[in-house]
Amino acid sequence: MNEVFKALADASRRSLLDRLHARNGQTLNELCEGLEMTRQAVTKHLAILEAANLVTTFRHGREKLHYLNPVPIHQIGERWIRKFERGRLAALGELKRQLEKRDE
Amino acid sequence: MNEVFKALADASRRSLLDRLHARNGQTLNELCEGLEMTRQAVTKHLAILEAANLVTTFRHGREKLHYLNPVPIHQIGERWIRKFERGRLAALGELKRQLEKRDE
DNA sequence: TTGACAAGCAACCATTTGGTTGCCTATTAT
DNA sequence: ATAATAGGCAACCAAATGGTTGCTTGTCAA
Repeated sequence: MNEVFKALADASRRSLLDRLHARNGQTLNELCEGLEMTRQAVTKHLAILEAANLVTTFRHGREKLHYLNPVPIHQIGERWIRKFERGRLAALGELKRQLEKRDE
Repeated sequence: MNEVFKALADASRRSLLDRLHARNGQTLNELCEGLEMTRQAVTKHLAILEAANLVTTFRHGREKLHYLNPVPIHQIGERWIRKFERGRLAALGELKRQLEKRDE
């Protein structure tokens, strides 16, 4: 779980996930297109995404195809975000109450 | 949004959010209890959480009370995770298909 | 078969990050 | 008044991060 959070912390990596979400199964060079970064930098980001299991790759000849794995993102939603949804309104209420107390 | 992701990337910070979720409105020293970290380290983490708007503080005399702000976490769920939920089953299907193709 | 293309490896670099220590300020309680 | 308590500030440090350049390997097409 920590690896996933760490992987998602970088905007370049999130945009790579966006690209795969828009079109799945891209090669490294395709994913590099239009980015202000060397291919090697992208390789490193993809390696981090792969280590976090957010991306899975398959070799096809000399090409490497990258596929989005939606499971970890889904888990963050289910296991982590949901927890904070419980008690969300209560927390908002406390916040509001404190703000009003301050302004008296 | 980027600040929020960055803030959530660290396990210590996530555990501080957990603590506030368990009991809202704690002081700095209360939040330090039981942690293997100096008070100053915790201060820095809380500053990052506050900058990301995940925590809001109120001074009460010489104490500083920390309150969870559930809004940014909720937004991550709504704006970011939900996007990947759309097309999630399709992505899982493609992944499975590729895995099977490989094993032929 | 040989050149072009896709990707990998490794060393290096600057900056950011997560932490420390030491000292200072502000508020409260005795 | 003064000691104790809650927190703030700043300098410093090692390690991690995000990026680069240069070179190598593997695969396909002419």
